Amino acid sequence: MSAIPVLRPVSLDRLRTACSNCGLKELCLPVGLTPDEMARIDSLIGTRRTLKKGAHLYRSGEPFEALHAIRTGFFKTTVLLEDGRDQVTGFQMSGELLGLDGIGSEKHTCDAMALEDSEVCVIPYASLETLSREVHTLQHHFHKVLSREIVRDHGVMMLLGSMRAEERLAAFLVNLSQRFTSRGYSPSEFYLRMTREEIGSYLGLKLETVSRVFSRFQDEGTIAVQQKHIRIIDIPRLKQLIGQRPC
Amino acid sequence: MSAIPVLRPVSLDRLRTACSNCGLKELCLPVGLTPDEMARIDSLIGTRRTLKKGAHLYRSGEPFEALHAIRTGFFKTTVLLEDGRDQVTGFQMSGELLGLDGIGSEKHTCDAMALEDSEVCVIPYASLETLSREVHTLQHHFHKVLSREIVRDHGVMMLLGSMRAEERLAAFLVNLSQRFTSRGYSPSEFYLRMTREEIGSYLGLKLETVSRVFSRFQDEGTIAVQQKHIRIIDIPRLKQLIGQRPC
DNA sequence: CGCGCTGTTGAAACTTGTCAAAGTTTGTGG
DNA sequence: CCACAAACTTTGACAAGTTTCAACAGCGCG
Repeated sequence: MSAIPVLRPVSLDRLRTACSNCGLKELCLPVGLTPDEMARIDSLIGTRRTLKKGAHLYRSGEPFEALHAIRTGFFKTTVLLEDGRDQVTGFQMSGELLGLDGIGSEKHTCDAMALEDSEVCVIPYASLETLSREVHTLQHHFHKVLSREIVRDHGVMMLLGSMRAEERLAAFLVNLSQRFTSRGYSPSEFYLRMTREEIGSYLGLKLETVSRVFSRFQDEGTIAVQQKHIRIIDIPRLKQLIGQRPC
Repeated sequence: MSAIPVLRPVSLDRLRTACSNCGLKELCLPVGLTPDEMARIDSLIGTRRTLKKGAHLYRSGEPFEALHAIRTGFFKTTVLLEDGRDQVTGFQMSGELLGLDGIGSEKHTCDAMALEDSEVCVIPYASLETLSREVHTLQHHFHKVLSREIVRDHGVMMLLGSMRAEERLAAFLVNLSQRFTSRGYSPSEFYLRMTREEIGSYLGLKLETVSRVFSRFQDEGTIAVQQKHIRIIDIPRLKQLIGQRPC
């Protein structure tokens, strides 16, 4: 027997991958798991995948086999209409789950593209169903994630259906701010990973309109924009614009 | 012992309620269940509830305890913004499930109102989670229902974000037509249960615009409208408008 | 049987889109 | 490391689509 401990690549990889070690687990998993349950969830993660900026995680029509939890990076999802028009349906960041739309038809129904170099955990869907029959809190949590995605989409429908351009942009910025905040970043200063065109596509606006509204916000002193760098100067003002109490 | 069989109201009720007897089971439940599984699913349905036209099934903010499967009737769901604006997020008909949005927060996040006299099956959510751990096909089916709701919402986002008024109305009519068809009704002739204002709210348009587009479709000979009675004369034309092959 | 809700239609106003041009940043290959 | 091309952004002028406001018609419920 060798006296030198052998660090096998596999176990090292396993260690780094483990959910139990992951800084995102509060975002991604149910809280209050027993160590045993945690260990079983660790075993869920098949592999990790890294993607370069601009690479597709999956494309519409591909067979759906796994969900993807974002470890680091930033994604957009887009749906494509038959006539060539497409639309961004969401921007996803660390701790969020990609691919929920594929469960229903067992095919992906949208494209997911990395907007910066990213890393995801691959969660084989069959394993998730099996394990969630055994770990009740996982089952419950998974249902909540699905349900919240529906609620999120209703929010976007509200935005697209009844808000004007300024309100849409305000809602967009407030939403980003809150999501960065809950990840420990500044609520008021961040880089947009997406282009004006992608923002517009998500918000049902043309890129020129997005640009103009940003400029108007800047003229009013609500935000400071410099290309993709955004500093929100007056968050209460943005919240007021979308009909929220400005607290 | 009496020689006259006693028909107890409860068992009669049970019989009529049973999923195994329900004409909608192909819409509502997974196919290929064993008789035993079917019996267990029958036991899921707590009660039925009847609602008069205009009555609320639930309202935003109420605690979420059960899903509701529509047996007969027609519903709308609406979300309310803080500033008083509201928007219709969907119209639901027989065989469809109401309340999925409440799972995430354990509160309802929208209002559900009957647009005609209706009847729903109450599915206590806790029981559904329990049973779906045991009946795999139920679990799988439930996940698919959730996922399809997400996909449906993406379709609406697409519609709201990138279609013009005519296209939205065309998509709306084609969608209704398809759903009536799959329930055995005419693909080309039906009564709208909702007002122009509710259609507009759903499609992100004002009621006047809805009315005008209907009139234009009528002038072109694409449909015949008389108040809430719609007859689609040229379905291919509607499909063509929304960029689908007109087959 | 009439009042109110719903639907239709017109004209004007407004918001957003379209087209165009120029400025800026980013990325790549020499 | 620089230069150049490609991609992205900004801004203006004008056009188009939708909303707003208003008036009126029709249907249906009480």
